[in-house]
Amino acid sequence: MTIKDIARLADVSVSTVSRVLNNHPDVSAKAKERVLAVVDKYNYIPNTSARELGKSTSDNIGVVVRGMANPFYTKIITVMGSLIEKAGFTMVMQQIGITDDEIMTAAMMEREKHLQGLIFLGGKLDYTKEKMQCINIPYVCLTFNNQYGNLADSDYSSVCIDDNQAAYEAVEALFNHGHKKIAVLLSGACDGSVSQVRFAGFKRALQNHGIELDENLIIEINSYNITDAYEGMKQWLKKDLDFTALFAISDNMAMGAMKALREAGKNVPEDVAVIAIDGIEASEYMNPVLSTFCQPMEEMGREAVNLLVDIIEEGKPNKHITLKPLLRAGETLK
Amino acid sequence: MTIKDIARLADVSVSTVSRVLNNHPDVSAKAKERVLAVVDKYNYIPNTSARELGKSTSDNIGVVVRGMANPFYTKIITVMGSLIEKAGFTMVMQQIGITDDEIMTAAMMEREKHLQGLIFLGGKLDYTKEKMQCINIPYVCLTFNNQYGNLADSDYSSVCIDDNQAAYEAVEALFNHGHKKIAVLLSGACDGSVSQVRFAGFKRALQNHGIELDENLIIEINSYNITDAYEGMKQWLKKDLDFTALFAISDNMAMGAMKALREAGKNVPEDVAVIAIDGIEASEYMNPVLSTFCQPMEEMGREAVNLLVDIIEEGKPNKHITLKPLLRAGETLK
DNA sequence: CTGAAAGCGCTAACAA
DNA sequence: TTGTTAGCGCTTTCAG
Repeated sequence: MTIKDIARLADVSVSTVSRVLNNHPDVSAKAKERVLAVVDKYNYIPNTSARELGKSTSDNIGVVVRGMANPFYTKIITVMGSLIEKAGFTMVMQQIGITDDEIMTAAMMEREKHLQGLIFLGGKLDYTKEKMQCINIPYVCLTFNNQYGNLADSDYSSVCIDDNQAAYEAVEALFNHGHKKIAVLLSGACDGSVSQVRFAGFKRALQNHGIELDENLIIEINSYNITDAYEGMKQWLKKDLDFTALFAISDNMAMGAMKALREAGKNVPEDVAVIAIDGIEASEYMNPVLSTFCQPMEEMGREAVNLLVDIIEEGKPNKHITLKPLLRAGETLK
Repeated sequence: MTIKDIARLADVSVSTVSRVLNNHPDVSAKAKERVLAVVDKYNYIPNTSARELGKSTSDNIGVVVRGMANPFYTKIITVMGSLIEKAGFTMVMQQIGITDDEIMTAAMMEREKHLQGLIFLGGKLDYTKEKMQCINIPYVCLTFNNQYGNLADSDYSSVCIDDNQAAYEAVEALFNHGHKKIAVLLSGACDGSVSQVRFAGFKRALQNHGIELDENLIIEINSYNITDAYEGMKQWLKKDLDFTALFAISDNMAMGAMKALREAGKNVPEDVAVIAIDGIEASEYMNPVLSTFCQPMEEMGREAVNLLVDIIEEGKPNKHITLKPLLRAGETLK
């Protein structure tokens, strides 16, 4: 079943079929009706590849989501979807695995879908001018920025929280509760990811209080996985070091750690206070409820779309928006 | 940048470029090198749409995942990905939202990607012969079957647990611990989804013990969302009815419910025992750890791929595999 | 309002 | 080992 078959069956030309399928105005009611009848009867589904190929332009905005099954992104995507529609564009989303290359994916989408703009949801912090050469449309980095790359501010847009500052404030909160021996649970201390940035904020807070960084209190797991966090924490607890608080760089990791603490007979927050960053839904259902700095998801999605649409439609310059995370009191901070 | 440009720049024909790009053997080393150099230099990325269009066949197996951000699926997908590769096929995955139509998506993929077979991961239980007319390749329903539809067993394959039986056994487990007043937390009692099936298993267990169904102990929330479960449970608890155990049709919902119970001052499992079905990672990090019947994810992914490959390569008939869920003892059953 | 025909970028015979 | 060329299924001028 191709457009030709439909045309033959409906006794019209392929262009008429195409017009009907694309809701073009200049088609007689009769022709439209006949085409639709045939389309319906034969369950005809146009071939998107051919469609995209034939088309020269579109109102598509691409969204590349890195790390599938990240519950954190669900809300952002929903918000963006409706805002993109409202702005008269169509959202084309592609989810990729944590090991995939988002830039390559984006480059392919740009060409195939004739994108007008791109939103990277989650991504690496080290984009380079050279690598981004294959992207020729405006794009905004959402939830991250180019901290470790070499892009000029005018090359791209971004919407994210200040991860360094968020970590700083999280640790400050611990200090405010009298904690001095603070362990940190992170993915990598210098892996070029957000883990490194938040770790930097952690160190800054220590310095601010004149406390020296204790290597023994750094728990590095090389992963963002909850089970890896649990296992890593479990191993580390065997060392039986002295500490009264834990700063986990993500909610997910904090959740894994809390189970390890519980199993080690340490009560949270009486024996060990815990604080993290992210504010995912699941951590609100922990017992005790995790105290954490929440990323303002809806707001982030909204800002990203507005920014991109302004750039596409009004040629506005690139911009960088930093949003404030919100502390969820929770029950693990004491 | 099109294949033509590359051909011109490398001083070869487009077919030579195509051959190089597709790793065809009959290309001289020289030509290959020259083409690759140009491709590299100009950062050329072939247009997938055009590629698919030109191609007449492929070794693609499509995977349509329904309900994004379902942590439950991550493991299954990973397993399937590597098995599909190992079998000499390529996995083409498409994630769609909970409101999208997986059959339409599949139909489009079948045509565009020249799929050899399909795996529906998550989906509705009510496919009809009429709706499935647009699918002309073998497909397997993974984690669900056609309980409420009208497909013949020979029309499709499936791999799933016996949801009715799983629910039955979960409730039996509660009975074995002496519980008689059992509340049930479900999405819909007759929504044609897995919720209905598991509810049926629940009722069967009651009957088996000669206990009449108490409408007051049915908590229906019309959603699978954790927060909705929490809110629903919270409201229901205000009625202050007498019950000693809760059967939640999904881990996620059980997690929401546990928070409501905790806030209502009910201890789990001392005051209220809780059991569920699914076995997602997060529920293992609850406090107390959720007791639940785990779906054997890896095994399910493996069986689905094996089934499909056998059908595609050896023309074997469709088959229906029912796997046994495994009880995770946890700490909420007492 | 409708149709004919020229592509879109690529693959795959077929010839050479 | 290479190049030529005819599509793949659709969109989109351009005439009529």
